Amino acid sequence: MSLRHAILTALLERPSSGLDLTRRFDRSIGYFWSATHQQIYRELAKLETEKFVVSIPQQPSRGGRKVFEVLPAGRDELVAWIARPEPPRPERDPLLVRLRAASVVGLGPLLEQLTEHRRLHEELHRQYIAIAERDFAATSEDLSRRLQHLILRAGLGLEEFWVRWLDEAIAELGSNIEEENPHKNPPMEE
Amino acid sequence: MSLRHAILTALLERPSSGLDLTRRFDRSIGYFWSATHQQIYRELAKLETEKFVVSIPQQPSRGGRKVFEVLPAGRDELVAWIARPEPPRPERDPLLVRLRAASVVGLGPLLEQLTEHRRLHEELHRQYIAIAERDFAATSEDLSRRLQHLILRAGLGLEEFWVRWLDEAIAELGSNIEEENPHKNPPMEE
DNA sequence: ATTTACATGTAAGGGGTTACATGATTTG
DNA sequence: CAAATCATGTAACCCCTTACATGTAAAT
Repeated sequence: MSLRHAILTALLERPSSGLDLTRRFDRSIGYFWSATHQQIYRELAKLETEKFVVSIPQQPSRGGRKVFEVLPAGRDELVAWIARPEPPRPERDPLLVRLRAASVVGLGPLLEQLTEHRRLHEELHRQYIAIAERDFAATSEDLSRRLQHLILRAGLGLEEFWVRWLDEAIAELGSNIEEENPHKNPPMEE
Repeated sequence: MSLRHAILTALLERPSSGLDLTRRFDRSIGYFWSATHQQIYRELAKLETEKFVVSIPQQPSRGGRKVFEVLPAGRDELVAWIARPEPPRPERDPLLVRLRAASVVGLGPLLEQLTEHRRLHEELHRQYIAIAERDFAATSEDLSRRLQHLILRAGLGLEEFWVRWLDEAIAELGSNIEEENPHKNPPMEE
């Protein structure tokens, strides 16, 4: 149930239309909770019927735009959700599944995929660095800004980790592309 | 579609019943692709109708056990899937959503949750270290074992990252528990 | 014989993904 | 007015989660 709370958070900061939210998710909240426009429209409709948000009337004939704002009940819901503990999500990484499968049936063309992933993670890393330098160069007393900086550092650190780990993986596997020889020894697992 | 391929991988290593797989997922593959027994039974049934696996007959009256093994078509499917590139999954972390929401409506009791997450991540980290020391103490020439070691190091590094980041977060937020004062300055986002 | 553990399964609901549909505004 | 873009929405499908149901084997 995180999507609705991400939406409520975004709407509290600034009343927005569905497409506004989609764009804001693409660059900000989406860095740790992505969503497509279909998800957002569906959730907005639900939030409206549940009286957590309302669409506020627009100047006539401004496209089909529907701008939503959060009602007090929506804010209460968000506060209550924050307080509700939730254990960390277990990892779910298809690339690691592929590597695990490769340990049984051989690497195949996996090395190229590792290189591509490295490239993408490095790109994200660069973006985060740019945001950090532009928006968080100075330390702040403001709790809100410090929280946002902390979140950015989480994303930054994660991307940094993946780049380093992928470098390690590529270095280790690059040497024996040719010795495609799965199942010489049965893998162990416990 | 990673679950079925994780299952095919596990079954290639050792033919298993649904419950066997559930247990193996709990401690091995589940570290990077978790699954409940219901998911596994459902996917096994599908894999069977699609002729990727078969249940092999058991000695009579050994419980309701149905042991599956992978057919050649199943192995082919796995090899083909490995070769299919897939971009990294975007992050999706409810804890970061909570922190982002906290930057708008205040921290609430979030600090305790950070502490609890830190504890859980540290516990996982310890488990991974133990596995590394027991199963991967010596370096190996075997590609299969090196891949599995690499995967373990990914999990280990991730948990280490989270512990460190949570320490940072707790240190930074621990000081101003009392100054619950959201919205002094409106947060910025672009 | 009853309880406990093992083993497989059904049902309902939530959420995410992809493809497609529809109408309004702006631009050439 | 035609095309491109903006903006909202529908539909279908798949996967995951949770709770519950059913039957068998082993233990006391």
